[in-house]
Amino acid sequence: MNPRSTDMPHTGDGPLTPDRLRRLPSRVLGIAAAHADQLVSAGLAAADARKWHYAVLVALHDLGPASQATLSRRTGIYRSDLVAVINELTSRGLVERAPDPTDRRRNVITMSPAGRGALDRLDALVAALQDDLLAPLAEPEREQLVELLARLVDHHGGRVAPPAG
Amino acid sequence: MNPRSTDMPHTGDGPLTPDRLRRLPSRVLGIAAAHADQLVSAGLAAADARKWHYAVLVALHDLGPASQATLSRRTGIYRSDLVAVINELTSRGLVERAPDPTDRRRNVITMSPAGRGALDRLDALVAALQDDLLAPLAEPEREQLVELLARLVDHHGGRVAPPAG
DNA sequence: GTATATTGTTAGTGCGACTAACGCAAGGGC
DNA sequence: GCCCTTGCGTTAGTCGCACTAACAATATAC
Repeated sequence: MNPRSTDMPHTGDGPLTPDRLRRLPSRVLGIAAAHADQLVSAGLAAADARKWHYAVLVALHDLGPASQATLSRRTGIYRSDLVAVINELTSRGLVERAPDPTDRRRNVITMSPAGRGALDRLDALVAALQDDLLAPLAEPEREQLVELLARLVDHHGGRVAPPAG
Repeated sequence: MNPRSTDMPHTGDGPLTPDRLRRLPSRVLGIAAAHADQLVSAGLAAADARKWHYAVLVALHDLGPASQATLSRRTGIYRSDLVAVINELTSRGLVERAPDPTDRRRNVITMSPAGRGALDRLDALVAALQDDLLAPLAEPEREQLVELLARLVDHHGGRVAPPAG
């Protein structure tokens, strides 16, 4: 217990943070996730995209044309927030929104050819970003990391914030 | 590529989410962190505390009386946000804020006896919460997980969002 | 045919990270 | 002594994201 405030010149809290916090699982997890999020968000922003754009395009690719409610469930994006995301995607010409003739409550969202192109590009980008993120880990370690994390989220299954990037 | 919108009755996106997203490192990381954050935030809230309260108390324990700026650097909490945190801690009687006679720009934050008691209780609580969080992992796996995460954050060193819980 | 549930949408809440700007005080050069 | 720079605490405000509430239109169940 240092009795005096330690004011050394300093940036970056690496060695300053005590182990009690530094190795606290929930904290490391949070910090790592923040780094990851920042990294991919910045990368996607440079391509005029956001993580949900990617998530929705992936969902559309797997599902084919789908209603917003379906996309919401699939991606975890709240249907209220999805409205804006679809707006952004349509304004970029990556997706089309049309009323569903068979159920007039619904909109059918369809990926355009441009959307498919964008998805391919984003796929590559995202892969590259994952690589940046995992740079300090060797291949088997990377696999182990995502496997451990996957077990964590499987265990605490219920509905939570699903960052899409 | 299912051409039709799949509307099965469903809650929880486990099996619905395609592997492309499910095993995307940045995404699993984000989701796991969200779960962790929710878990410890809820746990701490039940004890009338927030994660930063804990972070600040730990810092004060390690450092002894310290200025807000020092605490900010140590915990990663922005000094603008720290104001409110210290307010909350003082209103709970866990901490005292007094002007520093040796440097009249500063406040000296001192942990009260009640604060020490609270820290002890929170230490136990947080440990229990970590245990809940890591429930599905065996001991060596837990260590491996935090080690891998620690290497990630060490590598991407720069200043980022440091969730304290 | 009336109740109930679902869909898309708008608006709004709450919170966490982060910036801008302020008044004040300290320290260094000269 | 006086500038200039730097650090401090504080206030206010921005931005993005998770999440709720309510609504009108429509579909489904009874």
